[in-house]
Amino acid sequence: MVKGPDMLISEFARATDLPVDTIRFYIAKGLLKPERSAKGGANPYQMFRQEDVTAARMIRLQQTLGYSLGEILALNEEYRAGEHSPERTIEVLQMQIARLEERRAALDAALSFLRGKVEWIKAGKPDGAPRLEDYRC
Amino acid sequence: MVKGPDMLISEFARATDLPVDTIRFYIAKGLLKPERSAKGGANPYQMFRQEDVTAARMIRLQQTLGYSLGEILALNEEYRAGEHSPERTIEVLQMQIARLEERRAALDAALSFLRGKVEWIKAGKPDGAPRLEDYRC
DNA sequence: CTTGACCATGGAGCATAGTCCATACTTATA
DNA sequence: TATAAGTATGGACTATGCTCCATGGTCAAG
Repeated sequence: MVKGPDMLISEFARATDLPVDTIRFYIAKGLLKPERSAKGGANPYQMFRQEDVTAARMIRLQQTLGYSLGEILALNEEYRAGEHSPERTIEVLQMQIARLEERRAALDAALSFLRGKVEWIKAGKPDGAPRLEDYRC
Repeated sequence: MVKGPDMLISEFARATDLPVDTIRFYIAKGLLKPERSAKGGANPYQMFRQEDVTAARMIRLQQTLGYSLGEILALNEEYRAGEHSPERTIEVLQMQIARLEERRAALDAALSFLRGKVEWIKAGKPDGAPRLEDYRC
């Protein structure tokens, strides 16, 4: 494990393209756990590593996929809990994969519906418009 | 256009599997525009048609795909505005399709990443763990 | 004509996900 | 050593998307 140079919160904000306030919000929620630097006196500065950047990217990704921060936190903690058991890790990953596949199926259905509608209009709106009910999503 | 029998809000709630309060909230937002029945006196009852059921399903679908109610409203109004211009209608549909395809690409990237990680673990975690940064999402 | 189920309206309250201060301390630079 | 820039903390505030409730009117059955 190569340790990249730690960074302060403003640099981390640039690295992740997230507002500082949002980062602090995620820390308060337990989604990010930066180390504390020796600097900063009574309120030590938080130091972020490269893996925190990855974690932040993962959070944003999971968010776009419809997970709430609470769910993301739960998933991440479950992941950490079984970090030293490959079987458990794979199990958690498989669950996430299954959920994403469901979402993908719904998305595909929606795309089929919209494409069907475009075709139907291009065909001059013949009888039998594509019906959303016919697409499993 | 076959007109199905209209229904009152509680029946509409059953048909869409949405709480009555949520339906009223959507109406207040302008996402649903039921007709008014002759019944109800000073506060006439709202009558829902089959197309409202479809609209409600569409709203929920768009929501799972990451649209806010405001965006959904804008899209729907744009759609209605160009309802009598097939070209405009197709344009709006293509925009929605493009956006969904982007989302699909991100989802696929995430799936690849997770699958790659499972494989990597099954292979006994050799050097070079899959890195999220390598997946464009 | 009463009673229970249903409807409308308006407003309060809540969870999520931030966003924005005010205050105060620390550090680097001049 | 003054000063600007960066940091921490706590709390207020906002937007979105509901959810709940009080009040009061309406309707259909008995």
